[in-house]
Amino acid sequence: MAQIKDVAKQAGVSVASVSRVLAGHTGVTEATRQRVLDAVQALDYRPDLAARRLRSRRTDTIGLIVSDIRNPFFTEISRAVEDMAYQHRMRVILCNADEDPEKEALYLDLMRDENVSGVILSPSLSILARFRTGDYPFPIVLVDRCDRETTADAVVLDNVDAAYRLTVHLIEQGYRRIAFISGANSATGRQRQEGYVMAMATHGLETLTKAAPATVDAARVAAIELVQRQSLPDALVGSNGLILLGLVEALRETHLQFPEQIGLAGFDDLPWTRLVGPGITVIAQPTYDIGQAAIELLLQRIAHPSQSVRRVVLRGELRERGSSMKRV
Amino acid sequence: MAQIKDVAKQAGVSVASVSRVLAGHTGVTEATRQRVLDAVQALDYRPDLAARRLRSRRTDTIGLIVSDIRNPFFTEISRAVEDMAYQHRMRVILCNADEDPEKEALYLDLMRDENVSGVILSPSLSILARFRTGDYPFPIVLVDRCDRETTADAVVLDNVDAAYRLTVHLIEQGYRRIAFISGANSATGRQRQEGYVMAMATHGLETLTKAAPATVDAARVAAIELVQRQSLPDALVGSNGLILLGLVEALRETHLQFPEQIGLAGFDDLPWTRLVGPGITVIAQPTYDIGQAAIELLLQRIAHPSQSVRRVVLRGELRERGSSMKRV
DNA sequence: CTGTTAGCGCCTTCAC
DNA sequence: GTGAAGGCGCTAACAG
Repeated sequence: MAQIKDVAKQAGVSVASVSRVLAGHTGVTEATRQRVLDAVQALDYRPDLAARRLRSRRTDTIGLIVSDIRNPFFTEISRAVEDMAYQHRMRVILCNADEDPEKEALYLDLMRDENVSGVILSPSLSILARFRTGDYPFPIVLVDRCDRETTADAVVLDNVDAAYRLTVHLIEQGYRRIAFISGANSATGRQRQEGYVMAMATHGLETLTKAAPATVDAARVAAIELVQRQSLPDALVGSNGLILLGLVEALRETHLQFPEQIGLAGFDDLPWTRLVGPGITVIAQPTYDIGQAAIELLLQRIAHPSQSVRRVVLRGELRERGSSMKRV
Repeated sequence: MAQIKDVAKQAGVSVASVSRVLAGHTGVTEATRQRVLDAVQALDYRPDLAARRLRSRRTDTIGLIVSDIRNPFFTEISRAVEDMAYQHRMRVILCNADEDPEKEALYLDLMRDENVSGVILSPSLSILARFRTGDYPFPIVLVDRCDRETTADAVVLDNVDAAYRLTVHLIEQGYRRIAFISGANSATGRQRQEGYVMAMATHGLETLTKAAPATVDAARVAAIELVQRQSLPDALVGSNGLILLGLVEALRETHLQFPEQIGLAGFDDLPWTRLVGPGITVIAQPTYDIGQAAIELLLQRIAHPSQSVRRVVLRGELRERGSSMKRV
């Protein structure tokens, strides 16, 4: 493997000149510049990143800590982040917290060891509760999950509003006993529940909420319990795509048809929501945009560490389908 | 930030001893060991990874280059790899080739710059065609996609066999004009098509194949074209989860009921395949196991660079559902 | 068993 | 505009 001094020798200049040329510094004769470039080409020289990082004290690496990589929402975020990061000559270290706050904390610690340039994080409730930007030696941008009080760069959906609109839609379709199943341990689930409660209250309806771990299975179990109650809800709402999937499984298992016997709606416009039964009404999130906004925010923050905190709030889009058809 | 010499001073030993203790080397008095550990704790010392990597010439980093992170198959692989990697104190750099051979080549180049310990790769056809293990300065384990002739560590499904069994199942159910839609540009798609052709030939049936880019949309378009032919096929088979999704969309769009008007089957047991219509018959792949096997193979290869090439071939499992119900 | 010391490959001041 | 030289923080070879 050629090193910088090989290049210098080949070009007949000093290592300093080679370094200058490669760093794009001005104040180098066009002649030397060309000779260096030729030598680099001839030797197929690649700067050693470990050495460069040690010397420069920066890694140009971004840590991406997602709550659950299996959740297509986060998959799409990852895709956007990866995409943009490499366009900006940055690496992405992938961390999947798997909805485990301990793992999440571990990864945050690891990011410190890695001396990453910045981190994109979807925090669990416990981390978020005591989150202070200054506690970390690197900039952080939160995605998907963030409290109103949290002072940090963040990209989130207007969850309360979206859930409110979704619930109002169901009410307008004639549903009354609407149950809301949300992911425990996430600020997002909590906020969406808030929007639901608000809509129900506005219309003088009683609320029926249930929190479950944000997994398909837990949601399925929770839903089965709900629909086997004395007074069957007339609609079910899931606070994210995984939970919605659990609800569908539960309805299938209990042989309840939607929308005939029970209404259904949820979050995340996953491809299959259009294909199951008469289609499922959902709030669509601009997932790729969320990821893109997150990394752009992060890159800006890295460039300007002391600029004021920014929050990007995006709006969800209601997609009405058969599962919330008018109740007669 | 404390450095190793601070720890040495605090513990009253030399930096060498600190290094030795931290590296877990034997031949250190329990007393010194304890003093070093105490000092590390007291100063909250974290070794500088950049320096360590420069000096030791190893990064303990794995590059994961997947064809398409949105494909749940690869998402699950990523999850397994990430999981196991961190258990072995290794980092994972995520690269999404997005089914673009150029991007894939770029990433392979980048992995060289990063001096990664190893790479897990699902190669495109073009990379695979001229793939030689020795061309890369790091060990590589192939996942999902691999030719019979390729000499490289690999973890793959027995694609020919799985497609054969799936096709035979359809034939036994009474289907005759079975069409196979496969992902172009992937060895896996090609092999699965091979298994299909074999099954059809064995039963004296004519084949009907179509290759499309491995995206939902391309598959949808291809399928629509197929079902609008003079002689409508009586069953459709998709060579992976994304393509299968495209087929379902096509059938919905053209108002064809399955299995009443047309049979349907495919690969990848994604959650929604049980929920659409009467359920879709699929070959289930042990995705997490594939990822796990890949990284285990890689770690072994890193530990023993000259051990003989290994290939892990896993078997797909046929899950019969309503979409391939007996034709009357 | 422990300490001293020479680099790992690069960037960057500082002289010229 | 260019070169010489020191040092980023750590590991490992060598000497004791």
